[in-house]
Amino acid sequence: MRRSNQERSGSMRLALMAAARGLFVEKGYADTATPDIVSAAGVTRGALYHHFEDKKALFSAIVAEEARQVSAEIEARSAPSTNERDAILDGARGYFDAMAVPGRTRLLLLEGPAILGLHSLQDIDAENAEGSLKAGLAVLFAANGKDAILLDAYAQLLSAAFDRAALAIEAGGRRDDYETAIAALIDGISVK
Amino acid sequence: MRRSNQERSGSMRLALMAAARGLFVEKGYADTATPDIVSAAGVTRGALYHHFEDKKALFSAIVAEEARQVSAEIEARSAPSTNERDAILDGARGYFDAMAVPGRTRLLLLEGPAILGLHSLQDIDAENAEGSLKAGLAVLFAANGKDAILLDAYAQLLSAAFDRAALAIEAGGRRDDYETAIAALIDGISVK
DNA sequence: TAACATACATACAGATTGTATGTAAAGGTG
DNA sequence: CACCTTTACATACAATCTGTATGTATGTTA
Repeated sequence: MRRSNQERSGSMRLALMAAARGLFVEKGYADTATPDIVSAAGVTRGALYHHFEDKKALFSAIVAEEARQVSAEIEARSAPSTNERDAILDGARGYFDAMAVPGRTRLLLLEGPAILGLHSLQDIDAENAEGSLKAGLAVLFAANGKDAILLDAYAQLLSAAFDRAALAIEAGGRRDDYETAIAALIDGISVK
Repeated sequence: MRRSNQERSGSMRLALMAAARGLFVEKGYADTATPDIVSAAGVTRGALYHHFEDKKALFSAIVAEEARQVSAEIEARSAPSTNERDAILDGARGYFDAMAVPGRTRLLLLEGPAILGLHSLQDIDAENAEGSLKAGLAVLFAANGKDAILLDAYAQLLSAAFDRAALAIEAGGRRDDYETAIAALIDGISVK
């Protein structure tokens, strides 16, 4: 069977990322050895180091892809809403759905920041959840006549609350409770 | 010079923890090798593995000590306040002061959760910042006639906001802005 | 002071990472 | 299509690093 290089590279990258993702999620980044990864993918370490600069670059690629999917989910959810408050809350629900995919909290909220650094992580994830939230808040504040001086701070703090909620939900917390609490936080700061 | 074993062990533990803390903060846990740690402390790896089960246990001890100091700072700050709202906000200021000690955000907010696990971290840090906050919120809610059904959720989400604020302040954000935003979040959910 | 325990140093085995080198397949050019 | 170059991988290697096993000196106890 004759396959183009582009085709080969593409599927190999995917295969390596899929195999690595499973192991990273199951055992963590540090406890996952590159021989295990390539073995799970049915290839050798040569393939890994041909397609990725090092183990960290492979991890980074996986995290970036997860972040992309989360961002897409939020965007899809918050777009069709009627008013801005519901748009934000729908986005939040989209975020919780997206973060419910097994392994995502570990990759995006625990190991990602520690291994790649908070700064790099935000760069990787250009159009991130916090960005969507900030945009939504801006409109909401404007509609309510609230000044936007602290907009950045609010977006960051609420984004952190979303993250913690996703973690808590995964740990067995009632999702409804966290959605309600998030809504209360947003409503509480929306007034002038 | 004749020193008791207790004395020797105590100072050796401290020396190892101090040396390791500096390197963990500077280069991160993964990029800090045990030979570097013991070299910085002027001893050999034998001492390290005599006093700590493994590298992770050393890290854990350091994180626990940092958490202890942060908790103490919060407690000292929030105690003498007159009303409960100010107690919480004073506690927040204490938290920010404590987290401004170089390396603390990295140890407690980035690498700690990733390396030790969120769960273990909370166990290590029995009387943690979130606990103080929850206690304060409980009194505040009671005073305002607000039901405490979502008390746990609020405490968790606000605690996450505190953490993110500490990170943002360290990254160069204006501390006043985050204190104001935090206060607004708390005031927003305090009403019935 | 004899016997034991503790505190540390040294030596070793296994595993892991990144690189260097080798080989086969794909892609371009006359 | 022959030839050469580049890309995609496999194999081999060197340098670390971790945890353990063992050895030795110092403190502790009877």
